[in-house]
Amino acid sequence: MSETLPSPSFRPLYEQIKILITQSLVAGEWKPGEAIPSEIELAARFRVSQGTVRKAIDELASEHILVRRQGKGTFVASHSEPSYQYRFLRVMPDSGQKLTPHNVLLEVRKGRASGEIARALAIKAGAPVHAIKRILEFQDRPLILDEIVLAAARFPGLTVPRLEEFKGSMYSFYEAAYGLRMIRAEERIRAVAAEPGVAAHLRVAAGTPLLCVDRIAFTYGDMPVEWRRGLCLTDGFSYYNELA
Amino acid sequence: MSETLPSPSFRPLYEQIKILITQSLVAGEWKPGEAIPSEIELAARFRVSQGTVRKAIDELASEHILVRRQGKGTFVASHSEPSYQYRFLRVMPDSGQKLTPHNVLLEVRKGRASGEIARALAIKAGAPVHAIKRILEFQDRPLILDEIVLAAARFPGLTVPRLEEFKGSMYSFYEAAYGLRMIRAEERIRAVAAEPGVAAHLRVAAGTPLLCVDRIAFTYGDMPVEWRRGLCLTDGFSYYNELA
DNA sequence: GAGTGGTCTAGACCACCCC
DNA sequence: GGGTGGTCTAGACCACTCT
Repeated sequence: MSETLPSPSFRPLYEQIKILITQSLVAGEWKPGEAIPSEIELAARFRVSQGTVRKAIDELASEHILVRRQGKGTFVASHSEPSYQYRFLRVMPDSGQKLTPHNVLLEVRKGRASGEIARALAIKAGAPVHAIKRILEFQDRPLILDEIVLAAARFPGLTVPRLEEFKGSMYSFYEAAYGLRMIRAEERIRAVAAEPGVAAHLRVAAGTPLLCVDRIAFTYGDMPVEWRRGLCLTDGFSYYNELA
Repeated sequence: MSETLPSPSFRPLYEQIKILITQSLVAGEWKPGEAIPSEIELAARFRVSQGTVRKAIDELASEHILVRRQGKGTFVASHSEPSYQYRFLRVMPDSGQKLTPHNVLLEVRKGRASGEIARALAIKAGAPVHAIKRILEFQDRPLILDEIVLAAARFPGLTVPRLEEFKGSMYSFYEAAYGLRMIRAEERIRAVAAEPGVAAHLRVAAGTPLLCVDRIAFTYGDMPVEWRRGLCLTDGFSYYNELA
């Protein structure tokens, strides 16, 4: 009897508006940091009431895709803005004080995607990738050794100098240099013992327990863009998380 | 000139409604799992429009304090409901399959709050506490060794048999036995090496890297209720987190 | 069918920002 | 003062659940 799924077959208007706005974002009609048209303008454009546009924008704002600023307008969220700069960095000092990490680039090399990474990035195994190694320092102390893998097809012409001349977080670099906005990420955390090479970079004894944080970061439409593995010392620092 | 702060001095109606609803929840007017009055009833009671009540409930629902069910009503969220049972447990198999943890109680003993724990629980250092030790097992494998500390004043008459006879998560126990609903929690994660006693409980070699997850869990009004330290094996399991 | 939450509209007015 | 987002209202209609 159930020839078709009991599918929704009903789409609220505001969800359709969300999709239309997202499409304009993907198409680059409004760039990170810029204002989008006012609610009234969008309502006229989409032939709906302001309240419906409002609900669509509300949700996009709660997903950190847009940012509302009363009296000024609604803006495209950007990793270049100070408050969003290290939005995905959950490692922080136990003291609670603010941190300003310092980026030390170790290497950028071309390689081919392993099975695991290909799956994570939704590309073919063996596809060309960029593999980046870097260290994040806090107060001149190395704290995190990161390995970052990107599909070469999405990042043409990525070279050490281009990365090195760039000040700011990786994600503001992706945004500025390739127009790729990271929307959300998934992390899986395990505890591991530092291998000798890693230990040397972090200036600790081999075998020191480290957090191993695997991350996949996504752009619009849940498209994976970046695979990352961070090996992280937790001496005076910890991974902070809010459960709600 | 600025004798007073440029304080808000403006409270949206829906925030005041939120506070009123929360007060009714604290007072126990509606119990976990029960339905609260319909939006129309609440609107009449508070002398506001349904839309205003709606916005208040929307926010409480997004904070997982209430749960809306179309066609049925709005309910007080409860840790006893299956979907909320292990709401705060972020450790899961790498395979992604669902898990049914098994609780093994090791001990419940009376003690006094250390400085750190007193700070976390907002009680006086040296105040009486209950200290619980337990192991969480998955598929007959010990995975997490938990130490849980509760202010004795909030949990009168807590004994091993009472805990042992209870089926379900800790938080559904707090809810059922003491009317304490946990709303949110903060965690700090570090990597540590298993000490011999811990290693024995988890059936691994001493020195094995473990996640050390410190948690403070809060009830209404950001009142801390529980301090917890989990030592967690990450062999085939990991701590999963979504960054948005 | 009656009752609930969910969507959509239209309009009024408020708070905030900038000129 | 004029524009923007933020609040509040009142009412219509839709989708879902239960009886």
